[in-house]
Amino acid sequence: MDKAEIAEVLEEIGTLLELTGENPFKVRAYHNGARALTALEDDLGARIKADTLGEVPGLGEALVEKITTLYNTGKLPYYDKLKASVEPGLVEMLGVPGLGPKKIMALHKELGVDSLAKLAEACAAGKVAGLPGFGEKTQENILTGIKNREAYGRRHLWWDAWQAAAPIVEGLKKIKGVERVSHAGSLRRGLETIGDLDFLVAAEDPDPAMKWFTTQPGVAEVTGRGGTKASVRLKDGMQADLRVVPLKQFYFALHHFTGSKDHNVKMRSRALARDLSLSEWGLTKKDDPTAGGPGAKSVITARSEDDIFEKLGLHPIPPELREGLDEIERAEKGPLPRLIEEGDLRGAFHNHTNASDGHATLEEMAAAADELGWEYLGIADHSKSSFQAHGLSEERLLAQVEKIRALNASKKFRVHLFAGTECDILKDGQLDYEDSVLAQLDYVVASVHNRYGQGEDEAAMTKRMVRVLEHPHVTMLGHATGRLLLQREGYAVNIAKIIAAAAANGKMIELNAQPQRLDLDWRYWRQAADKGVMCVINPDAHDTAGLRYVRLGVLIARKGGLAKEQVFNTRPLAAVTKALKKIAAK
DNA sequence: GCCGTTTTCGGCCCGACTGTTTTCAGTCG
Repeated sequence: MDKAEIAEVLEEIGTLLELTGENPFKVRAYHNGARALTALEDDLGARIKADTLGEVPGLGEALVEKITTLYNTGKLPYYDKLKASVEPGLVEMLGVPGLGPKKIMALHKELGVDSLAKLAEACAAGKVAGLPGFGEKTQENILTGIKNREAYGRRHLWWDAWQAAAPIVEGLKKIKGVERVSHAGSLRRGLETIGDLDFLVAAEDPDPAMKWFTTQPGVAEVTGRGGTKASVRLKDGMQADLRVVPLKQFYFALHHFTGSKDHNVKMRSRALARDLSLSEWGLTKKDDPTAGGPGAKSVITARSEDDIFEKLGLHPIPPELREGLDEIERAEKGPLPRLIEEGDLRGAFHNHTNASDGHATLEEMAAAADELGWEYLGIADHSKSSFQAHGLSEERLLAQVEKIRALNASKKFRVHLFAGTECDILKDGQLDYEDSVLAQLDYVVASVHNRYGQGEDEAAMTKRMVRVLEHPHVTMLGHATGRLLLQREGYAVNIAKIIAAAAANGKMIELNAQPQRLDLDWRYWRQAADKGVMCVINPDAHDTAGLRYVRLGVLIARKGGLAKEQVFNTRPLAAVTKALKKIAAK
């Protein structure tokens, strides 16, 4: 079993233990262990061989033993036994809001409920309300919870969440008396998918912001409203929460509501070790009775989140890195690298026109790039095998190249156009055009669009992609796993081997910024950058508006810990031109 | 189950909210 599969098992053990009513700290130890394993960059096999797995924080004697067993045999009797002892339907019930392990076990014991269907039945029959600790209201909430789970329980793409959130941030800013506004939560951390939207406002009088938030046009239903906190369901099904705090509390609250939960847990442990207590109200002395309330006597005035980090002996940690991985340990040792910023980008390479499956002409795309202030724009339409996307024949491709050269010569646009292709990677790792054709292009994005029945075979797919990375004309690898978020898993492929092959052959890997792709995943970019692989943020634009996806690409690159220098398309035109020529000449 | 510049045992982040209670357990983020 590999690292990811083992982490999944640990994760599941944690969930199962939760349902059996185990000590919550033991439960957390398994979830922590799963995360520690996922974040581990070294080769797991080597660690096990060298007997150094126990040095990883979060992995103790018991977990090391279980991980080792899973690695060597692919099985774990403890896990099998545990799994057999818990009804599978109970795990599903954890997804119903308001239901946790205690309530689920009570329902199971008293009413024999072991699936969502039986739970709904029991509620409809009024049996749930009679249980101790339950009541009419709980029963009703469970029923709506089950119903809403289907319709609104889904996660949302970051881009869609941002489209919904941006007008709310703007609206809140205009309210009289509002001193600060920010989005928070996973949206601010740049997670690829978002559960619900979190907003934070600083104002002395919470009422105007609360009123606007609960009555704005996008609201379908107000699901909760207290003095300083309101929850609404938006018309598109997204859940949104607003919290209003006094200004002096704002940055503590912003840090708190940005999370992640795991990051917060670590930060608070760190505060405790310094005889301090951290909460959304402030940073107080550990035994201060004012802690945890509006009168909290904070030991510092926070004028930014950085002040909080500083007081706890840390260099600033950008929101994108706050996943509770190793960011706190790193920020203790020294300043984190300055992450890439939106303004650093000077162009992009993977873009389509209406010659293949795009919706805009070459000129329209060039004009849009001009408007964005880009120095260069790469055109990479589909190759001939992608006939469903009107892939270009050799003749059409070469005609497009000529047109691009002519447009550049005409100086009609400020932006320099590069002529490329998004070339299909064929079954055996061959490319879709002859070398003589590829040689006439400025660059080649190589992408898999057809699995040829290799969906299950990781080794074959990896070999196919490694082979293409050895091809002299290939510049960069397109969407490395082919995943479509919330829709389909990527193909099974050994990313470590892909990264190694890219490094060995001086090839780049694309960070495809299309909201549904965000591929290669942010979790691999530090590993890639450490091996010297250059990242290219590409919007995979199919129309002029699509060019703006690079904004999300930058956010994901930040989340992956990338600095400006590690992203190819932050370089100026002259440097890019030179580098492309060098790769082509190899 | 993990972990240790007070500890190898006894802690383990913190507060809000809800619905059930009459002082609090469970859930959530």
